[in-house]
Order: sequence, then structure tokens, then C-alpha cells
Amino acid sequence: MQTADILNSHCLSRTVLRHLTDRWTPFIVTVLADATPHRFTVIKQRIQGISPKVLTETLRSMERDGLVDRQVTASIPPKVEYQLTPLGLSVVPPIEALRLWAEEHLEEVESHRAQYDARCAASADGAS
Amino acid sequence: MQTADILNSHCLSRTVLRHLTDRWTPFIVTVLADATPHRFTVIKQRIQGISPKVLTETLRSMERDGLVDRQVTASIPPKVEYQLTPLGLSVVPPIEALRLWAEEHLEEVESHRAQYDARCAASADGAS
DNA sequence: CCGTATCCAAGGTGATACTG
DNA sequence: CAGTATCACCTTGGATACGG
Repeated sequence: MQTADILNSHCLSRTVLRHLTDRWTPFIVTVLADATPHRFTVIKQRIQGISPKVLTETLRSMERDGLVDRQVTASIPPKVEYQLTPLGLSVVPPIEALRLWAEEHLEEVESHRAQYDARCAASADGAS
Repeated sequence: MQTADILNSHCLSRTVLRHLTDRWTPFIVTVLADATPHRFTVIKQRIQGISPKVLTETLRSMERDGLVDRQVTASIPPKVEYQLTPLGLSVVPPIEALRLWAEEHLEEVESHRAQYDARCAASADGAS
């Protein structure tokens, strides 16, 4: 096979990265990072602001990519649990690193944003 | 301050992660990962399929967040170079890890997708 | 409880042509 | 060379209500 090169527009690794960076994928990975099964409702409650529709869609996509295993227990009420597969667990470190970076550098980034916006406002003033 | 928690819907670290996972941000980080300045056109050529508009937007966003430094050399023709700031360089390892994961696990993911789709087709057949 | 169905809004993204 | 300007799309994501 040819070595994957994500800079190549035809390389399918782009679709893989795209899924990993879907809006809610990192959140789901974070919740499931401890490798234990989690119920739909629990995941939904932990990830504040996600809608059931999108959670379902994202979980399905992750299941299709082999990142998540879905276990259904036929019972009343129904019980469905999701957990990361070995493949899914292997993506935890990169995702967690990214999440931690976002959390740890939040203030620094906000500071830069404020400075940038202030400079923009100043330029706009000077130009007007 | 309060510790950042990305699972909290009000936590601004979500906006940071959002930018890191913008469609083209990982590509730009990849191209600029060697810490040297790169010209606009070079970046554009390396990232196949990106339009000049979106490249500009993403670079601006990264500049605002303090990840990228933009250096303008007044000359004819104009010369503009972009390079990662120290903050930007600190995000290279997580991003590169994610990119490498996508490239290295491409075949495995594709295999899972094929299996999943085949199962779906089978179920659909059986159900019809 | 675990979703699906439906509709809708938003904005990210793209193609292209043009300018300082 | 390095963008900006426009336009439109169209996928993603959101709100809600309902079904198995």
C-alpha cells in the first residue's frame, strides 16, 4: 500500500481525522476513557448541551469506525451500554492530550484573543 | 480561578478545542510544525484542496488565539510569512499524534466501516 | 430508557473572480 | 504574491416531540 498522507486531498485518512474532530467525538472519548461501559443517558448527562439526536449520530459513527462497542441488554426498561474498543482506547491519549491542552491553555488563549481584538479595534479607530 | 472543565457547557475551553479541531487547523499545524516561517502560497500548495479564503480565515483565527505569528515584509511583490509561536509549537505534539493516528489506523478504520456497512446491508435485506 | 422523526437554523465551506 | 469579495450551498448541529 501507499503510505497515508493527510495533506493529499485524496487520502482517506482525512475522513478518519474528520471523525475524530467531529464536534462531540472528543467529549465522548473523554467520558468513555476509563474503558468501562456507560449508558446512553449517563453519557448524555455528562456531556452538557448535547442533544440525543447528535449523541446517537456520533456514537453510531464511532461504532462504524470501530472505536465504540454497543451492547444491548434486552430488558424492560431497555439497557444499552457503550464502551471503547481496543482501537478506541488507542485514540484516548491523543484526544486527551488535545483536551488537556485546551483546558490548560484556556487563559493564555483568551488573553491573546483579547489583545488581538483590542489591536483590531485600535486599527479600526485609527483608520476611520 | 475555577479549573477548566470541557464537559461543562459554559466552559470556554470548548471554544479553544473547537478551533483546534477546525477543519483545516490540524493541516496548518502540520505544515508549520518545523517551526520555520512559511509563505501563504506554500502553505496553500502543501494543503491540497484548501481555498485561499478558508486558509486566510483559519490563519487569522490561529493568529488571534496566539498560535501563529504573521510577519509582513513590505516589498513588491508582497511577502507574508507565517510561523507557529511558542504557544503554537506546544500544540504540535497533540495534533501530530492525532494526525499520525489517523494515518496509521486508516486501514483498520476502513475495514471496520466495511464490516459495519455490510452488516447494515444484511439487516436491511433480512428486514425487507 | 433509548432512542427516532421531523423540522429548522446556522454557519462552515467551497468556487471563483478580482484587487492592492 | 497575498489575499478579499461574493454567492450559495449544504452539511452539521439544535429543539422538540414522539415511539418501541
